[in-house]
Formats: sequence, structure tokens, C-alpha cells
Amino acid sequence: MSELPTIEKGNRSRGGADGNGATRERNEREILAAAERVFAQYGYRGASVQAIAEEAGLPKSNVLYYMGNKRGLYVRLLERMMARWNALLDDISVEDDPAEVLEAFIRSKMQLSRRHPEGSRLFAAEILGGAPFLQSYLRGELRQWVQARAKIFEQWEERGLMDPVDPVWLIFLIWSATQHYADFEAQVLGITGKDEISDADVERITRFLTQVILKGCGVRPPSATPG
Amino acid sequence: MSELPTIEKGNRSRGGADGNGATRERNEREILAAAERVFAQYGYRGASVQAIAEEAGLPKSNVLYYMGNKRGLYVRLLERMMARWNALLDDISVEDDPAEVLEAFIRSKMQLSRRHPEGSRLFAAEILGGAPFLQSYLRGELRQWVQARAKIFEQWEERGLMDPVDPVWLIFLIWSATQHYADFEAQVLGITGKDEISDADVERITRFLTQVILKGCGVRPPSATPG
DNA sequence: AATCATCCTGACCATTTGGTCAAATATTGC
DNA sequence: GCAATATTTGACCAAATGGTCAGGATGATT
Repeated sequence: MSELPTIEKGNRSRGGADGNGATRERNEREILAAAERVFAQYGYRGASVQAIAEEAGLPKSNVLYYMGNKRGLYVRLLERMMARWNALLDDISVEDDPAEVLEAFIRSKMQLSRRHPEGSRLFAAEILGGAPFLQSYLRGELRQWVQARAKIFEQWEERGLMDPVDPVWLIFLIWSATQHYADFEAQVLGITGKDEISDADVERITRFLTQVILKGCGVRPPSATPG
Repeated sequence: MSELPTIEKGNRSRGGADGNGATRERNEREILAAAERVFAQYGYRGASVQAIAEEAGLPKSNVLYYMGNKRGLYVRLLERMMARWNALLDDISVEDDPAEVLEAFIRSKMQLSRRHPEGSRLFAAEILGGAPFLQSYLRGELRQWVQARAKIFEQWEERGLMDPVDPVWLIFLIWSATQHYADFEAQVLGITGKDEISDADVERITRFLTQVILKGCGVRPPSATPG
């Protein structure tokens, strides 16, 4: 992630209007949340600092005081989202049960989109626009991760634990299916006629995806251990 | 699609710089193509008329002369994409073979994203931003189409031709999986290390998706007719 | 109370935004 | 050639853009 420089948080030592920096933290949180919403909706170029400031209920100058500039704010949001993403990229081994791994994968990815729909859309907008800020992350960290998983999927195939399918495309299938409900929420709501996607819906969708994808790859469900 | 007013093409009657309007058509095509690229990359707000003009190699005034204003240009592009989309929404009946229908569905959707990647991304950006221009289309035409299909899927389920899965979510699964390769192209390329998605790749992906989704829903492949 | 670093924000700036307009230039039918 | 209609485009405009800065407010530490 060499494109994403670490953001200096401002080296406050002692004095100041706030001993433990609680004000700063609160304001930063507020601004980041507002910015995530605005960037998600309009994309990097389409979002204006003014709009973010209004969303946060602060003067524009204040937003810039905390975040330096628009680009830095955007990069920081991307970093935060990547961190959330990385948090659920746990390692797996050939010895693990394919069904359990795939189900956990689908479930955690689904929950990530669910818990952070704006972050998910922000990420989607970044990729849509050609991933100008995330190129190196995609070609580096994420690529390694995918290839590691792919190798294990292949070994499962050799052991006859799943059908011979291209593991990379399987990963893309799971990503696309799970992200769809956050990124295309407007479409899902418009077509289903609902006014929100409930927790129960999410649970049903998760089960649906798990069922179809596991069966589609010839993976036996976890409860039915062989023998 | 009541939100999308028909665009007046300018009622030229006789005279003018061009008898059959060839100039106009050529310029309009050029501008629309350029605009599709720019809107796809930056979204509605992020795209500037200036950028579109440069992409088309024309002065900004000329773009506005042909298209009236930014909003009209954008709406016209959305309409064009919806028309392409509608062109492959052929009717199906309960008597059709589920496997054939699903495979044709996946294949044609895949080709649409393939043939019009910018249009696909334009649509995606519109939905990402909350579908401000497509609300009525989603809640109207498209919703009807989905429900009609869903009913047929349900009848197939009753006849034991496929597993009992929610048909609407199945449609969303196919949409998301097929669109992913256009919308998230940057991610796919970054992770696979390719510099383009070839025709052969598209064919392999199509077969992969068909295989997994058909099997995942318990639909027998088309060649193997029952008996 | 004095100090000092932080916090806050209105005024300001150069540039870009979407859009208008008038004047110049084509291109046709007659 | 002439009138009528289309096309082209630079000049221009008010508003919005990202960003700077000076100066005042705040409150913990001494």
C-alpha cells in the first residue's frame, strides 16, 4: 500500500484545549463518518469539502484543519476500510473443512458490507473509477492473499473435496455476490419494494448464497461429515 | 421511466449545414462515447463538461450545443444503456428448459457488460449514488420484469426442476456476478496480474458461472435431457 | 494570573464549474 | 447569388471549488 502514506495525527505533547484529546477524537470520528457518506455517494471528484462539512455540521475550515486536505481525508478513509477488510482475512490451511471455510468467508464478507455500507460503496466507487489510489494494494497485499487462498482451494480439488473450478473466479463470485447488497442497495430496494434490508433478510441471503455456492462447487455441507 | 424525459433531437426541417444530418449524427456519437467514458469514471457530479469535451476533442460550447446541458446528456446515456438492457429482456415461459434459460441469461448479461463496459460502469455509479435518476425505472419496469421471472422460477421449483431458492435473490446473484467483471475490472486486473480480460477469459468465466449457478440451484444441464 | 499549545472560523484567493450569447462560418434549397 | 437554417466557438458570467491564513477563543499547566 505504498500509495497510501501514513497520516500524521499531529504531535500534541502537553497543553491545549483538551488534555486527553477527546475533542479531537470525537470531531475526527464525526468528520470521517460524514466524509464516508459523501464520498460513497458522489465519488472522490464529485464530493466537495463543503458538502462533507455540512454533513458533519462543522465549518469547512474546521474539516480542513483536522484533515489537512481532501485527498488526505479520502486516503484515510480508504485505509480505514482496508484495515476492516484485512481484519477478516484470517489464514486457512488445507486441513480445514472447505464447507466451514467457505461459509465463514461468505458470512464475514456479508457482515462487513452490512456493517459498513458506506465504506463498501466508497471502495466500490474507487474501483469503478479505475482504483487510482488502490492500485498498489490490489497488485500487492490483496493479490498475495488471493493467490494463497487459491492454492489451498486447488489442493482441496485434488483431494476431491470440491469440483475443479478456477479458485480465483470463485473468490470473485463470492465478493461480487456479497458486496452487491451494499453497493446496489438502491436497486435491491427498488425492485423488492422494501424500504430497508432487515437483519432477517441478510441472514436469509447469507444462507441462500452459502447453499448455492457450496453446492455449485460440489462442497458437502459442514454438518454432514463424510462417513 | 417517467423520470427520464425524451430528449428533443432539435427539429431541423430542411436547410442547414448538412442535408441528411450525417454531421450531427457523427458528432453526437462521438460526444456520447466520450461522455460515457467520463461519467463512468467520475460519476455524474465528478464529471465535468470540460473533461467530456476534451475527451471528444471538441470545444465545450460545441458539446453543450449538441446536448443542451450536462443533465440531459447524462440522462440520455442512461436511457441508451437501459435500452440495451431491455433488448435482452426476452420473455420466457414455464415450458422453457430452466437450464437453457439460465445459461442464456448469464451469457447475454455477461456479453452486455463485455460489450459496453463504460455503460455498465455508468449504470453502476448511478446505483451506487442512490439511483437519483433511475428510481422510477427500478420501481417500475425493472421490478415488473423481475417479478414475472420470479414467478416462473417458482413454478419450476414446484415442478421439481430446480431447488427451492428465492428467485429474486437468484436473479441478483446472476446480476452481481456478471457485472463484476466490468465494474470491478480494475480489481480483477490488479489481482490476476493481467493487463486485459480476453475473450477467452470471458468464455471461461461464463462457463464457470453457468456451471456453479446451475448446479447450485439443482438445475440439470441442458444437454442431459431427463430420461 | 500568565503562559502556551491547541482549537476554531470568517475572510479571502485563484481556479474551475455549468451555462449563455453573439458573432462568424458553413451548407443547403431556390 | 440569396435567403434561410445549422454549425462552430471564443468571450463571458455567477456560483462553487479546494485551500490558506490571520486572529481570536479555550483551557490545562505553571
